[in-house]
Amino acid sequence: MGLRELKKEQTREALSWAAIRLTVERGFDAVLVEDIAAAVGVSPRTFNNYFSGKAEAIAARNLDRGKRIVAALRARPADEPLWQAIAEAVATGFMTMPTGTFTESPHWHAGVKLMMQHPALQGEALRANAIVDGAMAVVIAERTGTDPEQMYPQLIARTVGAAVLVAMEQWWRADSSASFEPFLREAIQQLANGLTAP
Amino acid sequence: MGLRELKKEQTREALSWAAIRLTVERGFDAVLVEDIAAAVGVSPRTFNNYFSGKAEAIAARNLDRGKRIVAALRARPADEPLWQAIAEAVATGFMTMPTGTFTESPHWHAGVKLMMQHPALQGEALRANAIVDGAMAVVIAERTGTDPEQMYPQLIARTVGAAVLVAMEQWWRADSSASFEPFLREAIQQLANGLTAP
DNA sequence: ACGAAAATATGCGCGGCACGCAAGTTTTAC
DNA sequence: GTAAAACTTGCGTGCCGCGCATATTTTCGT
Repeated sequence: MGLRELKKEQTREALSWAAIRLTVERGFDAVLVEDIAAAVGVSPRTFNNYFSGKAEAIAARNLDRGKRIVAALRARPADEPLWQAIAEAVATGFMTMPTGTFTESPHWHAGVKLMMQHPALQGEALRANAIVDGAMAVVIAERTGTDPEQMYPQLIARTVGAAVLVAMEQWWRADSSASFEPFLREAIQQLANGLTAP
Repeated sequence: MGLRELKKEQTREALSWAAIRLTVERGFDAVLVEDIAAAVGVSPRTFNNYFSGKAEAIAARNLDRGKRIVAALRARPADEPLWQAIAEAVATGFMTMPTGTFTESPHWHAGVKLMMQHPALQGEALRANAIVDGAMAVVIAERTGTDPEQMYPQLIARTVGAAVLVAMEQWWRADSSASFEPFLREAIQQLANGLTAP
């Protein structure tokens, strides 16, 4: 990656994190694009060169996490069982989430959860997930030797996306000090088991 | 339902349909809130009393369809196997979709598909689906005698939502003259079969 | 290492949007 | 029949997203 693209990626990430931090602190509607741009030392117009709006900037973390998951899935050994590979890849994608000093705050989790109540953010986050699912379907198709245009790989990808979502909701509902991974593993395990009644 | 709520529901639906029709005709960005309001004979301010924006108005059809599905699932006999009940309910919800004269146009399907490419609409539609999934989880919990807060009913609901989405995508990809139901049945069947490799 | 070309950052302006608020109008309910 | 509740409307406001033109920075061939 050239120096140029590197800097671009840094700016993008900085803008995204600034948007999240400020939104958690003050609430979505109390954060202006101007504020985010200022926090990164960039003009408001430049913010809009990177993102079409506040919501997209925030959901960019979602997108990046998904890309890490897809990359991790690609990196799993080809002879590993599909569901296991998926579980490991998703876990890896979540665990390699970058952290800042503010993510250590005791109110961080609650703040993020609250932030995500905002309709605009829910839609944007779901859209990011959907984009990731599309990429994941391609990788799964490669892995299983199926046609990426057919139903099977897309069903797997999308149901995995759904399972991750359910796991996150359960995690949020539970004690905030709990670790996420068990929820994730259980959700994917249930998929692997064919969604049989408990 | 009182006369008041009835009229309200009519206005809501009229606004939603007008938004869709105009957007299919001209494209999302070329339709003003003012246009939609005028098409229904209502002030622009009133439009915003019903919907927070154009995207939400359009996605309202999504939401209503979902509500029909949930209601249909509630109406299925309690001793029917779960997956069958779900398949029938979803099929019912789709088949009972109201139609207007403009939905008969030969370009309607292509137009709707094109419309849905717009990022704002994708997010809003996905959000509507997510809301429906939440309601569906409750019904599934009742049906299966499980706790609606637990993972199982939510996983079922969300994976069904995902399957419906995949079915629609496949349908769109295929010949526009094909009927939707077979795609839907196959997607849900694959879920019922436990997502086993083909 | 230098200069042309490509990519990016910024300022400006504009049309539109979402919404709070306060008045006017219609429906409900007793 | 009348008072309250719900809905509609107009107005004002701050913000947004983006097209466009310009300035600045980076890249790349020679």
